[in-house]
Amino acid sequence: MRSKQTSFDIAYRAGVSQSTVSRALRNSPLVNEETRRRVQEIAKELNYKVDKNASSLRTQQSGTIALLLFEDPTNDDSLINPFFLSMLGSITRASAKKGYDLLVSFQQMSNDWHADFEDTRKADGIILLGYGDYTDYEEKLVQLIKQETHFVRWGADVKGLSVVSVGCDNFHGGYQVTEHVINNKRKSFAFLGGVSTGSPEFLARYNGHCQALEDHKLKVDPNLQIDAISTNESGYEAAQKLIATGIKFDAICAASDLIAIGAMRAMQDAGYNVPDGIAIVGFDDIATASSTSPALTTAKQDTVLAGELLVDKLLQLVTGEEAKTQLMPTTLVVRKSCGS
Amino acid sequence: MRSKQTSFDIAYRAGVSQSTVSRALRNSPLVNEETRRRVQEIAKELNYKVDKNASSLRTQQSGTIALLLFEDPTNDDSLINPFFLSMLGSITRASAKKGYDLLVSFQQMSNDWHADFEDTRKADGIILLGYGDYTDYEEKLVQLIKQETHFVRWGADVKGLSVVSVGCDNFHGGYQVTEHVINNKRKSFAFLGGVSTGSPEFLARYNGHCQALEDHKLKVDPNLQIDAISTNESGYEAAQKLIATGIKFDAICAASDLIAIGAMRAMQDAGYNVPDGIAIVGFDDIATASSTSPALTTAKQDTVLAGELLVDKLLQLVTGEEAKTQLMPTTLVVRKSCGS
DNA sequence: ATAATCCATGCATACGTATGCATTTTAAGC
DNA sequence: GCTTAAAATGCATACGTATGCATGGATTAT
Repeated sequence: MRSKQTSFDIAYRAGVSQSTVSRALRNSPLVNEETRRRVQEIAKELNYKVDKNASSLRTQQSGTIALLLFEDPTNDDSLINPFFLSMLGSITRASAKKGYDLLVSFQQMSNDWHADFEDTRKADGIILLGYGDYTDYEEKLVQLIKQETHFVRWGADVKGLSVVSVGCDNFHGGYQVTEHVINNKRKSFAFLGGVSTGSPEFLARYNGHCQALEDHKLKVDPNLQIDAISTNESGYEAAQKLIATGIKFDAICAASDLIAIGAMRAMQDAGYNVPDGIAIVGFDDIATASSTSPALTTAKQDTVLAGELLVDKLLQLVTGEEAKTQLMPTTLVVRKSCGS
Repeated sequence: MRSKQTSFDIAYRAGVSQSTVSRALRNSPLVNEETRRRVQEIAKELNYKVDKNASSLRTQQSGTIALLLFEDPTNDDSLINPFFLSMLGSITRASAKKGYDLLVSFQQMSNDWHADFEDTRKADGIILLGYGDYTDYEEKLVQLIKQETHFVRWGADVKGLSVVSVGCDNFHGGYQVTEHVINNKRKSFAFLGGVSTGSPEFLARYNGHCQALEDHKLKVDPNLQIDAISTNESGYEAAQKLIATGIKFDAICAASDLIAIGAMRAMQDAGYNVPDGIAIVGFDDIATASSTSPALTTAKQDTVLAGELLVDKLLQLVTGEEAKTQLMPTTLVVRKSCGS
C-alpha cells in the first residue's frame, strides 16, 4: 500500500510520458488541457505528491525559508524571549501565506551559522532574528554577503554594509514613551537596560530617551542608567541597584517590557507605589504587558507587520529584485503604569 | 567565487574519486585514515557543504522533523496561544539537540495536512500540536496511520487508535488545582471552559475538577460551568455570563490560564476582590501567569520535558523502534490568586 | 613462489524530477 | 493535396550524493 508513487507511475496509468506528467502537474501551457485534467485526476487518485528533494535538486530551489534565531546566551536556556517568540509566530504565518515552508533554528553565535542553510540548499534564503550585540556579528554578516547568500535581518540598519534590514525606530520609540512620561509631570528619570555593552537596539532607545529629556529641559543623570538584559530577573535586580544608589527618581524607562515588569515588581516589593510614586514604561508590548498590575504603558513593535516585511523582502532578494531596508514606527500604547 | 562546490571538486583536488570523498566525509571505516584527513581538510578549505537535497534524495532521509501547529480558528488570526508557542520553543530546542532541523507549519484543519510533509519527503516524521477538538480529527489520524506516516501528537491518548501521544494528566491537574482551592475553604465552585463542544483536554480537566468536589462532598452545579475557548476575551465574557446567572460562588477554576486571566479581570472590573472574595486558578502556567495581580495559581505543564519527549518518541518511530504513549504529571504552582 | 586474505579505492548506477531538444500529430493556408 | 506552422508529446539528460560491486595492491600464510 505504501510503496511510494512517482511521476512514472502516473505516466503509466495515464498512458503518457513522465515529462508530460511533470508538465501537467506544474500547469505548463505546453500540455493539452484534456491531458492535464486526466493526469491531475490520476495523481489525486493515487495520492501522489511531488518529491520535494528531487524537485529541489533539479530546480535548485527549495521553497523553504530558514529562520535563524539568536538568543541572549545569558538567558535561561529553556525560555525564549516572548518578543522574539511573537516574531517567530508572525514570520511563520507570513511565509506560509507566500507558500514557503519555514525551517526554524536556534543558534549559538559560535557556530558556523552563516553557511549552514543556504549552502546546504535546504533554504532559498535566511532570516536573521535576534539582538545584534555580539562582537563578531558584523564579521559574519560580511561573510554572508561574500557568499552571496540571500538574507534579511531584524534590527537597526548596519552602517556601511549593504544589508537589508527591517527594524523599528527604536530612537523614536524611546523618545515617544519618555515624552509620554514627561507629560505626566515626572522630573527625575531612570533608564534600565544595557547601553554600553548591550545591543544597538537598547542604545538607540536610550538615545531617544535622552533626547526627549533634553528637549524638555530635563536632566539626564548617568547614575540613573543601570545595565540590564531583557529578562524579568535582570530588571528586578537593576531596579534594586537603582534604589541602592539613593538618588531620588520618579520615573523608570525600561529598554524592554521584560525589564519593566521585573522592575515594577522590585519597586512594589520595596514599598513604592506604581504609578503614583513611580511611573514605569516598557518597550515591545509583549502579551504580558497588558496583564501586569498596573498594566504597562509601552512602545509597541508591530510584529505582524514586521514578519510580513521580512518575508516579502527576502523573497524579493531571492527572485533577484531589489529590496530596501525599512524602518517601522512604534506605537505608544497607554495603559496604567504612568498614571494616565 | 560562488559557483557551488560539489564532491567532485573535492575529489579532483584530493586526487581521489567522488565515492571516496563521500565516504571520507561520512567517516566510513572503508577509507584510509590519512586519505580521510586530507579530504576533510580540503572540504573545509573550499567551504564545501553536502547538498541536503541530493543527499536526502539518495538516502530517502531528510534529517528534518515537521511540526504541524493547529490553532483554534476562532482566535485572532495573528496571535498564537502562548502555551503552544512555548511548546514550539521547546520542540525546536529538543530537535536541534538531536541534530534534526525543524519545519514549522501552521495549519487550517481543512487542508490535506495529513499528507503534506512526510509524503513530499521533506520530513522524516511529524509532530502534531494543538487541541484535538475538531470533528474530523480522528478520521485524519486514521489516514496518517494507513499511510504509515511516522508521527506523534500532543494530547490525551486516543482510545482505540494505535497512536503515540504525549500529554499531561489533565484529569489529575484539574483535580489538583480544585483540591487546592477547596483547602482554602471555598465552597461554591464555577468552571470556565468549553466542555461539551470543546477539546478533550478541557473536558478531562473538568472531570478532574468535579471528582475533587465530589471527594470533598461539595456540590457540582452545572449552571456554574460556562463554555469558553482559550483566550483572554472569551474568559472575560464567560465570567460576565457567570455573574449574570446570579448564582453565588466563591471560586473559579478555569480550563486555561488565558481564560483565568480574562476572568480575573472581569471579576475585578465588576468590583469583586481576588482572592479574598473570589479565588481563581488556571491551567498551563504560561509566562503571564506570574505577572497578573494577584499572581495566578495554576497547574503547570512542563513544556520543556514535553518537547523532548515528543521529539524522542518520534525519532524512535523513525528508526523503527517501539514508542509508547506517555502521560506527564502536572505541578501545582501556588501563587496568590487563592489567598495562600 | 603461489594462493588466500584483507584493505583501500574506483566504477557504475539509482534516487525522482524538470527541461532543452527532437519528434510526432494536428491544424491551417493556398 | 501538399507545404508550413503550430501544438502536443516523448527522449534523453542533469541535478549531487551514496552505495553495491568489482578491482587492484599489499600483506600474510602455506
